[in-house]
Amino acid sequence: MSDDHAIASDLKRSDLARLTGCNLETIRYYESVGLMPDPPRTASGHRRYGASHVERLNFVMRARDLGFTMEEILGLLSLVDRGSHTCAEVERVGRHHLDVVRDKIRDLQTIEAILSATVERCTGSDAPNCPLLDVLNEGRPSQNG
Amino acid sequence: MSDDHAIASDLKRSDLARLTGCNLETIRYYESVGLMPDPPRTASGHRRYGASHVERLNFVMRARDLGFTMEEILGLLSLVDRGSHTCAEVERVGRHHLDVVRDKIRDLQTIEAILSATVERCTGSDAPNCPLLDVLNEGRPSQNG
DNA sequence: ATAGGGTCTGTAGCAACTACAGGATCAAGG
DNA sequence: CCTTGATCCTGTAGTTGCTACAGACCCTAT
Repeated sequence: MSDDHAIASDLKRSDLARLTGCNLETIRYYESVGLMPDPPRTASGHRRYGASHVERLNFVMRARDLGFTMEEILGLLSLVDRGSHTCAEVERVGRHHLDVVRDKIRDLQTIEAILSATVERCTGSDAPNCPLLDVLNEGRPSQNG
Repeated sequence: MSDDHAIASDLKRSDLARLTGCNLETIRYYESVGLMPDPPRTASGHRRYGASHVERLNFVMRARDLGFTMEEILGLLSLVDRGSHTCAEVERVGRHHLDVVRDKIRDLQTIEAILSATVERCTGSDAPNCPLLDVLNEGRPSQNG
């Protein structure tokens, strides 16, 4: 890889951003909420990062990609940081998140079904009559059904 | 229906909330962003709603249930309010939202696949070894794959 | 020395609400 | 008529997960 010479130490914030693909400002945000540790500073206060920061940020971003909330990521990290975590503990967090993801999928599939069935009945004409408006006007099922 | 006697006029904000199932504060919020019109007031400044507000709020909530953004709902309402909307215009909004919903489903299904495959390999034991941690540590595919 | 970049901080903005504080008003009972 | 408690009013802050900006500082190269 072309970045092999750029040893992951003594990195500026922009370097960390570039190496991980994370937004520059987001790094500072993650530090402010404890997802990333406060890095050492130069005499003038500039942040300096090392390989451990790259790894940690990659962990955070991968978890974020999988939809984990920051609270869950904090939980995972504190398990790992504790040094005595077990697979069972981590699995519990993962399974809970999986439940949340599946719930969201179900909700969206319900919406998708209603919406696709509705727009399929749309004529696409210049008439004001519209099945989608009918659905939106007909009142909510949970309310006055 | 048991609420037939409660004719939908001269309603207080709490009445509108109760009739629609909408949160009390959310009504005020919808007024502030233009999803709901500013209602008439009593001499002392208390809001008074009528049947048209009930209908409008039901429309908004049904659209919200279907995941439309406020901007999209504003768009739909302004089409309808204009009085000269066409099915084609409404359908366009609906189909665009349908695309968004389907994208979200796909994203979540990708997450679900990775996550379920991973936690299935979890042993649930007291060992620190964990497939989920491995996945989170292995770096992001889009980054250094 | 100076010009230009990069970095620092704090803060505001996004969606889409929700909740609370502190005051005004209303409706009912005595 | 007066009080009491519920409801209503307003403005504002909090939520999640960032992103962006302003204004000051610093660093590097020439």
